[in-house]
Amino acid sequence: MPAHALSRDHWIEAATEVLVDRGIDHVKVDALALQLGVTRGSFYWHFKDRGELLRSVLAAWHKLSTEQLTRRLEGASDDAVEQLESLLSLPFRGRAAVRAARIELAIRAWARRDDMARSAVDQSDASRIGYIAQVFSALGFGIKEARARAFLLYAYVVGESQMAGQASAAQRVERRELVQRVLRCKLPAVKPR
Amino acid sequence: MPAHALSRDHWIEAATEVLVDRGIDHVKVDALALQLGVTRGSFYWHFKDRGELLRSVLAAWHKLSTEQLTRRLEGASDDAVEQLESLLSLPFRGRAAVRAARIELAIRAWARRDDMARSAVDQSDASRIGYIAQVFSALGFGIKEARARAFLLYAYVVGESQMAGQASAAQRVERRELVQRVLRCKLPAVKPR
DNA sequence: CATGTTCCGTACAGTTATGTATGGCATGAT
DNA sequence: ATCATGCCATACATAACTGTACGGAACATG
Repeated sequence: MPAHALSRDHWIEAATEVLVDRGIDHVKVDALALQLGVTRGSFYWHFKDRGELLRSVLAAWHKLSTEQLTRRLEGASDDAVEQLESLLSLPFRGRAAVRAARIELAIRAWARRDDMARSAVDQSDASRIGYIAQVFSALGFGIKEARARAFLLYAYVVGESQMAGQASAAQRVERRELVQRVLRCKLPAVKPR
Repeated sequence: MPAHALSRDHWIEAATEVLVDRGIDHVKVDALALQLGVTRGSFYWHFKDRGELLRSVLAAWHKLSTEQLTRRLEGASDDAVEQLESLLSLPFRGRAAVRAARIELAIRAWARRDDMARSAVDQSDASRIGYIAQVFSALGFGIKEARARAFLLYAYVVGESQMAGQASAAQRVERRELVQRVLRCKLPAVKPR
């Protein structure tokens, strides 16, 4: 066993990198081997073919994604308001979160044409929206309204990372404050007729 | 001039089709020619190279996109509430709107790695959010709050087309109703301390 | 030290894409 | 009629990428 042997994970990591920067169609065995300083011979020892690599990339992300949600569920504060604040500040946290968001956008783009990626993203979306809906429930909203508000919040968070070009950092902070207040705002009773 | 001559627009349209279904990297001269029933000889008469086709695709979308906004501005109702309803029902209107949304998502995915596409999308986003903000202004919100609510609404609309897998048609209608009420809901005054 | 296993390099074959050069067939102008 | 031009086909040349076959160095184990 050579000391500096490459593992499957090295390939998966490099593939994810390229996926983020240039899209799934640019994840090519050739270029990855060059980048990793080996030849394609290594690749075809670790993987059956290119498809297996792509599946592995997806599986790795999906695993990470669900793990993060699990940690959030376990480490959640008792205060629903705090949970909400934590959710909203998600696109503003450090480098790791930004990177995670970039990976996610890349996979979301991939999901437009790959059924495997599609179902993985759908599942993640559903799980997260479900969790967010629980938070709104804890804030006193009915189940349907909680789910609608959860979707709205989730769309906001995704949009914030997708439309990074819109508004400056300061404006985005301001925006977050207002969004938070809007999302928590109780609706007036439906006017009778 | 042969009667059934192909125009540039035929190529652009076909390219857009492939862009939507399979992503920009699958827009290839080869396949388009096959689909159009001609050979690549035709293509290289109409276009300098593949890059020119891609630029044309983007230009065509950008033109259409700004035209649509212009028409919306001109044909806008006097009633801001109606304008809001019209905006929110955007992802629910007929086939044409759905197709437009699909094109937009494809270009948005493309924009992640192409600066030209990126700036086109950014510009469209900014224009639309600006318009939506005006509507919220007309509803009595301050400028900053109007812009934040506009972003939220826009993110919702984009999210609704991006996460089509979430919820059924009926649930989505219900969701829209609630989102509309939430977005119109006036905030309580900030509590003093 | 002999042997098997792990991991990777090299060489080959096949596919798919781009771009260019060039020729040909209609159609419209004169 | 002929002649130019618009539009397209055909035929290269080249590059990038995939997958396979096979060979070999490094290391562990007996």
